[in-house]
Amino acid sequence: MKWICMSFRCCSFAAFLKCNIIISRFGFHRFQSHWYHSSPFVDSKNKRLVDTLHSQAVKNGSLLNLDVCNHVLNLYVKSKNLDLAQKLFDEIPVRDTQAWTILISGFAQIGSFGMVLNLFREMQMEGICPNQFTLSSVLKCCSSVSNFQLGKGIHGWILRNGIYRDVVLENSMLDLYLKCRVFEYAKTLFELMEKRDTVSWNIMIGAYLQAGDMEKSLDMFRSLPRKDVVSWNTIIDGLMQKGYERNALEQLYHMVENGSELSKFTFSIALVLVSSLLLMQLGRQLHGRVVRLGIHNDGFVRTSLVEMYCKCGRMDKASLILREMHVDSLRKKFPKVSWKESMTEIISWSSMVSGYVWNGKYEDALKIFRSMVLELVVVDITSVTSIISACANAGIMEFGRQTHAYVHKIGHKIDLHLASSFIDMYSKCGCLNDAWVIFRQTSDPNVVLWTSIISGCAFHGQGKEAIRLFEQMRYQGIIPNEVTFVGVLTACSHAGLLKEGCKYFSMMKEVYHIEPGIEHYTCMVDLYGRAGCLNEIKEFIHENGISHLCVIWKSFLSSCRLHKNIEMGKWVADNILQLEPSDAGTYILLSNMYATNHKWEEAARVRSLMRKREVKKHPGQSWMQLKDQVHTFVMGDRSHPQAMEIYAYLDKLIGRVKEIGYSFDVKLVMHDVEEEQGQVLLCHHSEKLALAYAIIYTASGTPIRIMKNLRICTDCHNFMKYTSQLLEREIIVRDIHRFHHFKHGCCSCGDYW
DNA sequence: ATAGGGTTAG
Repeated sequence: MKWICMSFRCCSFAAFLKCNIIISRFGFHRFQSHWYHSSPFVDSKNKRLVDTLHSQAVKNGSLLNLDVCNHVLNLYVKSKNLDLAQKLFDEIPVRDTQAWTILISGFAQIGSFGMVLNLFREMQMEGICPNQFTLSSVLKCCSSVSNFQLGKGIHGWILRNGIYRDVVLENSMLDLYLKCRVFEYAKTLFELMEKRDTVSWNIMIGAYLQAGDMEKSLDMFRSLPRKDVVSWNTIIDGLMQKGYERNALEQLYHMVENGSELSKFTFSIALVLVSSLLLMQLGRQLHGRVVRLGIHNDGFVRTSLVEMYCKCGRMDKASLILREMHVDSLRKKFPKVSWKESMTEIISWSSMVSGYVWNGKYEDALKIFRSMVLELVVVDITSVTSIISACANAGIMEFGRQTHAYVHKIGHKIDLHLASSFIDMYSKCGCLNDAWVIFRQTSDPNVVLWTSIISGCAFHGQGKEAIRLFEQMRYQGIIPNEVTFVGVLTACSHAGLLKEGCKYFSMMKEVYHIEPGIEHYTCMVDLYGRAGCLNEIKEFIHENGISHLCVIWKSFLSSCRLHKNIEMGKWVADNILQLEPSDAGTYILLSNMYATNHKWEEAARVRSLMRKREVKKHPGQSWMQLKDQVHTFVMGDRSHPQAMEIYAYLDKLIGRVKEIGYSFDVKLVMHDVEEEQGQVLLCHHSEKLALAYAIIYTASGTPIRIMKNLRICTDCHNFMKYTSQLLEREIIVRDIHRFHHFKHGCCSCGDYW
């Protein structure tokens, strides 16, 4: 074999000196695989050899031969030496379609899309006619940069010339139109296509799902005579994305029954599905299959496995998988782990951090976070972004700040990516001011940067400011995306701006052609709910066909509670419990709603139903960071080393705030405890404990930041308001939905949350 | 085989 390779080298070398006749005579096909996999030219390390060939060719004048030129050009492109290719290309006296195409494809492959578009323009100006190879490279670029105009132009050109009607090219066009959000174009093209293959169908099935036309999409899917893995994956994932988790599961079972092949895509999708439905048994079966198929090394699959075990509360299993992964990448340390691998690893670490947070184990989250930073095989700047987002979600600002300092220390510029994640981190950790500093320091903001500051303002209840920013952004010609609209709508709902919210919701659909997703709908329901338009919510749910979404109903239910509409509340709760019979929050909300309105028997019935169905309550926890320690508090828990002190101080504090007008909101406690006991339960809510601890151990006058995994209760909210007034301290509480800034006895949420 | 290519995932 070695000999063959050697002789091949000589022959091809000769071939380039004496034009390319010898290659074809030598029986090129015999060495096909070598040509691609071990040919010295394809390997970029052999740049020198290619160079030699080039200079030899220049010396003996064979570069005058266009064929040889194209060959050498192709070698440069294959070995990714685009600068050399460009240089040679400029030297070629007469350039044909092939030469242009080779260069264009080279730039397309390394992702220099701007370059491709420029070359294509030049090519047209020189009057050179593109062929299907050229068009396909250019279309790929158009689709990556969403260049609708050019794509449409090419499409028209193809139709006029009518010669390149090839299914692959038309599929690219479909994709392009969908990426540019012109669904109608795609639909028309699909109908006009002479030949459609499975890929075409898959694209359209995915598109209909994304557009929210579930029926049409399912019809198309069912009518497909030959479904491949991608068809199944598309339908399962799409259903899941739109919140039809049960239907997605059903399709997954169909897929297995049909004996379809399962790919790594299937597993990573299926595992996400399993984690949201908390079906650990099925998850373990999938895990087994993954191992048997030997695809457990795939980054995506592993991350989904880690996440699945985290969500199901099996942190031990999750950490085991993470460990295995880490050993693997250490083994791969030489040669250096690739960027993609290191990203994959960090994403898994981050999901582990959020897994601990999700399970209320904040100390462990911090521990794993620390080892993540210490043990990371590769710390490149892109991985820092993931670390920051882990800080943001876990609400551990000190680490985020340290990471910020680290970036400064290594002298890296804060680019748009970093800036956006810092803004997100600071605002999610309760420091909107720091987020603003970063925003102001960043020049040339893009849509992501704008979105992060807009969402930051939204979380903190600064609705008007968020809207002002949004309009300013639009004024500067930046096109908002779906995430931006989530921010804007959240801002409207948290600030009670009903009219504005409706305006932006229709603007999103009509002006920017963005199909609303679950988050957008939830914001709208919140918005109506806050304004007390309960009947409008009913209509809204009906009009938009979103009655299968649990989150929507839950938001509806809290509005019913707030506006004390028990009738509607009961109806809504029934709807939720049909969808999710074991949702603890619903039972608690419903029973509290009865209790608030003195319907003790009804409340008791709900509680006992909850016990009968063995619904487990997610325990309320609060945490705060002091230096580099996270302190966690659970209601009534006395395991903290300073517990005695904390409880004693809390009792004293309660006495003092009572003097300035605070009183217990006993209505929210379970009715079956005596009033005195109820007071005891309330005053030991986790956020109160955290507050007491914070006051004892932090300097007076500094703001206090507390994180909570559930929604803050009315009584604690009240308590925080009075305490902020009494001690003249700013108290910032992040609950599951938003921030509450308590200052001088008021809260930024305006008592609606 | 001197030029290219489409759909699905965190």
